Amino acid sequence: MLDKQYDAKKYEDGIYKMWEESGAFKADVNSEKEAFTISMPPPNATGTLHLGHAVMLALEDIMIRHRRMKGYEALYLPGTDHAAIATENVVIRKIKEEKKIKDPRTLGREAVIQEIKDFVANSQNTIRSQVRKMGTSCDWSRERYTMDEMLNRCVNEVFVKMYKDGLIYRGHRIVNWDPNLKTNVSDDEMDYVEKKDSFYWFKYGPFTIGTVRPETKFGDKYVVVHPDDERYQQYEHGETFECEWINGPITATIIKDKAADPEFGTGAMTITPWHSAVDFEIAERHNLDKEQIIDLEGNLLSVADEFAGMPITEAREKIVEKLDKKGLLVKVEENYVHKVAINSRGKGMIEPQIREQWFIDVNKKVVQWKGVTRSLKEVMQEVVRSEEIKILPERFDKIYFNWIDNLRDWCISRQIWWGHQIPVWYKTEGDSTDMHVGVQAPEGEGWERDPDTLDTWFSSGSWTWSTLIDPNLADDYSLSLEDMLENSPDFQKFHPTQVLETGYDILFFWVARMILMTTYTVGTIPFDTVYLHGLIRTREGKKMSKSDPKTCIDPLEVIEKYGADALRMSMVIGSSPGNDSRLYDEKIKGYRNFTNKLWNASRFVLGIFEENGIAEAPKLDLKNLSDADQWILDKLNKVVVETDNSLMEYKIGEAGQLLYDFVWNEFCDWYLELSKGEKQNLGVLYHCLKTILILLHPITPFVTEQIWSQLPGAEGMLIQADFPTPLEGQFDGSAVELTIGIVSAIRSMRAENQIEAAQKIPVTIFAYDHFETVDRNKPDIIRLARLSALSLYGTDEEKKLSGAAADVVNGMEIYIPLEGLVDTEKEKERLQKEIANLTKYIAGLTGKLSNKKFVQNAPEAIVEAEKNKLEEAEEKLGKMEEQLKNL
RNA sequence: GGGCGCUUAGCUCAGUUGGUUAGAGCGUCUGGUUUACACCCAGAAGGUCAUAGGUUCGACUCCUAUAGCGCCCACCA
Repeated sequence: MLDKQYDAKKYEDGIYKMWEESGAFKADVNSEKEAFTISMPPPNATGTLHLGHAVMLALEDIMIRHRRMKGYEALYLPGTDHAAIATENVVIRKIKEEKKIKDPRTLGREAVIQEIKDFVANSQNTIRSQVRKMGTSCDWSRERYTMDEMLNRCVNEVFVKMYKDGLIYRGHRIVNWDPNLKTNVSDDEMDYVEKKDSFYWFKYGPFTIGTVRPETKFGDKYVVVHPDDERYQQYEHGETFECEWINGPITATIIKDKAADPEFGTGAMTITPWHSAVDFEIAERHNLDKEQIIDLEGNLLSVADEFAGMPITEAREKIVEKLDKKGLLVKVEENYVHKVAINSRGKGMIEPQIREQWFIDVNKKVVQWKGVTRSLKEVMQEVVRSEEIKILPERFDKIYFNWIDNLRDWCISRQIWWGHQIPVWYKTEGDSTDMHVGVQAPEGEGWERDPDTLDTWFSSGSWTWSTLIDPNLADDYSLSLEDMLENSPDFQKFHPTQVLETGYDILFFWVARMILMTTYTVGTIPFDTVYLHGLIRTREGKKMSKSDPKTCIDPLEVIEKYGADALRMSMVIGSSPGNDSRLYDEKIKGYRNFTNKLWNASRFVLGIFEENGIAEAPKLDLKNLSDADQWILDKLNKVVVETDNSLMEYKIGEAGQLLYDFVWNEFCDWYLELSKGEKQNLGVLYHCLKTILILLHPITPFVTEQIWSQLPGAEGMLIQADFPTPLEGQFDGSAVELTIGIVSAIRSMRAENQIEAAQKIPVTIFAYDHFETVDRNKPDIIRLARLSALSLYGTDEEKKLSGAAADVVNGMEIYIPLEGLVDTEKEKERLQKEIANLTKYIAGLTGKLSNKKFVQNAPEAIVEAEKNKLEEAEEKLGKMEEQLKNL
């Protein structure tokens, strides 16, 4: 027999093992069934599972299990990401700490990469076991890693293809350089933090210019003003003047450009094109010189003369001091608040630098899409605009388009070691340098590979399809990319994928890049639907940060305490796509209570089967059904349909809520209670429990599977059961609706009246003795159930027997006081309110029916139904007015 | 500066073609050891659906404005 309380810990690991070993997660590429594929967004192979992963895994697993049970060939492909900068950063820091090596890069590329590989292998194992803990039913036999040989091959193939199409180019551009990590980062990887600094005003010839960064000003020889700025009307564009500057006299040139903001300070500024993106653009526009002031380590170069070699942080004060001595310092504003750019990985300050980098041209029109030659940007827009790809929630369409509109060329090279090395080789002989761009290294001596690696999103952008190519083809270079796709059954069967489920925070990083890479390379969309989940926040609505264990909930601890099912439910119910949700202990506990409720209801039902010696599934006889049976089957049919619809539309939370309510408030609270003391219909009980287990299985896979294993006659594992369809036939639940109405009414009566009242009602009421203990201060009216139920229920004699309640008329909801049990004044008040409401309702209905648009457009049956409703309501109103008079 | 949201019970949140009396969980209060479950059962209180206009027979829902909160992007010499 089952324990009195469900102890998730006791069962979950064993169940997972059983599923995995049975092969239930494995998708069959030769299956005739329609494919349904989800590529798991690969967690970074750097650490441990956090709540973001947990919500992702819960949602995806629900979708997959549902489709698998519905008879799709469901593939849920797991994997991990090498997370270039993030991982290298972590390992470099680790080496520093553990081996006390100041600059681990002195160990050399090979050694550092080996360290990273070891670290990654270790993290991957952690991640794998944690993904299992969530109950994730992914196909481990197809697990991939962004650094797999095949994925590396794909990366190279895409790079070469793009290069040949002229989409990849190399150029000198200003990049976001991180002197700490010694790499550049993409625009999207930057964060801005507020900082207080001093703001200095210096004399610059006849101008006064402001800056927070005097240390960059050595090479400034252009002063920019707005062309319409009246203060500087007397100067011509291109005019030069001599002036004294940090290290002596210079010749400065006046530039008129709209980039200068006349509202800001004096309206005049000097520019440092090498170290500022805006200044760089101004310089490009006017063909100005660009000079490097700061090296890649963050130290001043020889242009700084006496300050050369000094770290910028140190130099600032000394430069100001010098300028002050020269009488060029006008004033200093303390505590000037501005924002500075930092690298979101590693939090190092960003120092813009001009560097030679590889870029993807997003505007060049060379991509064939639907018979039109378009740019990458245009294809990205087109697939979403045409709804080939649907984004949930829809409003993210706008955000997506807005981002694309502002998209600039994508800088894909990174100066780090960990990642896919750029497939470009150089050979220098004398003055000339040969360049080879290819999937493989060129033949011959003297070639050196580009040391840079690719942005991590370049490889994960190909995730949906590169993971489906047969890995055995990786070193067969006689095959082109097209050949490989064609010769990979998995790709043929499972691509495009159906859903890409991920957090909205990586819509641009990743989702957009996948669309770009896949449409370009494969010629299809990567997925039909993008489901974006929100952030999980604390109870107070704050972001959970890893560094603060007080605010941060660890999914593994939750699983340990309440079970994976409870965690899954708590992350899915009460949240909708795109919206952040809050998670806290009581919430999870509430859903743990639900798993226990289900457990105990099952225990009760299984106990009944045991008493009746049931070893096989009892037959469901739809001919002899009690009122309660009819009612629950009617409800169950509706729940089956609605759950399925909600899940098909990816309204996961809605499905969860529906099932929660049905199981607890209908199946347990009414059906099981009513069945006590009655002769139970074993067939119906069995059918209900079985259906409930199947319906709930996608959401709470463990507890349902465990109960399933105890269900007599249940074949195989629940994970492989068929999703239910509604039973044929109509079930009339009105009798129980009435019962519920009456019971509720009686329950809310004064205790001493309850038994008397109950006895007057000819309905099966399950336990009279409950009524003795109800609160004594309750309103003393009997609220009878809906008339629609009454009219259908019971014999005439029974209706008569209901004594004071006999005033029940067809088709109306009615409230009747039981003689002597009721407070006349209160009843009057209530009736008046009812009449007011009803009047309003009638007005509404009348309006609706007089609305031409409604009458013309709505299906006839609905219009007819509305007319009937109106008639009923008018009749009822009459009765109530009559009743009020009689009081 | 450009864009996107949110505001519903004490708290956390659901709520789509506009339609009867706006729902749930938690919390609070009342009563209950009822053999499936105290991780439970029965009940109660609690709402001008942010505010003001508009459209409509009818608005939580559609439109406009305002306020507060938040997010994304750009910029900050």
